[in-house]
Amino acid sequence: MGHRCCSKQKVKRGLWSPEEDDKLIKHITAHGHGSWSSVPKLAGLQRCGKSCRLRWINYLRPDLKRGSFTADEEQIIIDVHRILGNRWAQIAKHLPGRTDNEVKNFWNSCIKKKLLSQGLDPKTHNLLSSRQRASNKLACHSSSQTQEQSFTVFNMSSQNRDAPRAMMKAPVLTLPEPPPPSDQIHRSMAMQIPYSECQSPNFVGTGYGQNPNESAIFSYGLSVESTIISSSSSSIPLPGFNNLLDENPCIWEANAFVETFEAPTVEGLQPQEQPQQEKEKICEMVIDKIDEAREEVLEMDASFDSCSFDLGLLESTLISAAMCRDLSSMDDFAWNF
DNA sequence: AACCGCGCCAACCGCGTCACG
DNA sequence: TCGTGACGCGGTTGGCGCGGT
Repeated sequence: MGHRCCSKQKVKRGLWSPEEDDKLIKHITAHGHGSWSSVPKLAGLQRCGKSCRLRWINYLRPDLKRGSFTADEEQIIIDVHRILGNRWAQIAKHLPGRTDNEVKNFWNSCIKKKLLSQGLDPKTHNLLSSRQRASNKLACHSSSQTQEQSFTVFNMSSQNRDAPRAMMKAPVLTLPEPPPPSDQIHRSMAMQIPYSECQSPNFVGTGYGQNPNESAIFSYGLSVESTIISSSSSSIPLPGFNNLLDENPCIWEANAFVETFEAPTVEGLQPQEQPQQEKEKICEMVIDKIDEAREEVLEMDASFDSCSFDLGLLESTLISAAMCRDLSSMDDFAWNF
């Protein structure tokens, strides 16, 4: 059975030959694809339009980046997936030159296993229960040597990587409401979004402005305070923190205070014309601030002996905060205030 | 050398959405 | 408003290559 779109035609299926690729490239280069359903006929191919489209998008497009994914790309996929779930096309938009199919395949063949091997649920990015982890342990045993710590919620010393029984207190992301652009009245009310809610598939972003057309221009700055509170009531990061994890249920608490900084404006554009620039600006600024925070935390981290604050968690939380302004790609998020 | 199992990835399938008549 | 075709997306399949036995 062929595609509905080309069920009347006799179409070839399966892998594309170099000759077919050549025909398709020549046709699209010369004429553009126009209507995909007419491409096979015009290009002299015995394929359906859908197949041509797929071949072009996933393989022949000149702007495709070939080769394996970089560590940065991998991290982006994980971060965005944590927010969006299996919305591969949306995720791929954050990776220039990568296709949704490529991202999907990479996730299924690589990242998924990596997360499982680290005791994380690839669907929710939450820690798996001990039973789930036990069952995964067998499945992931062979790949355990490729474990990396960079994606775990905690970065622990090796002997305590299994510390999830430590109790976690959800970090709170505090987002002060940005100043409205119209009246410039500053309201100091802050939003608090428990991280666990951000992770939830049902998470409804709570933030400033619920109208997608609203022209608010703002971004977030960042300062980080992290506190480690053990059950032995010490509030000072102890050198033997990982031992505490072994011997005492430990509460981990981090507050990422996100403060406003001066709202950037894009010269010469009316608010309605700005959303794309706005989004890019926000992302750039968030990334800058994350870098700054990273440096600060790394300095703090150096004095923590074997314990470290997970920046991936922080980054993803903040990126999600920034992305929540991306109302086109985050169409499942409603802004209720 | 032959066979087998497994992982990767290109391609397919089916469904939802949108535009248009 | 409804029907139809085109497109886009996510899930799934199947072929190929590779390593192990």
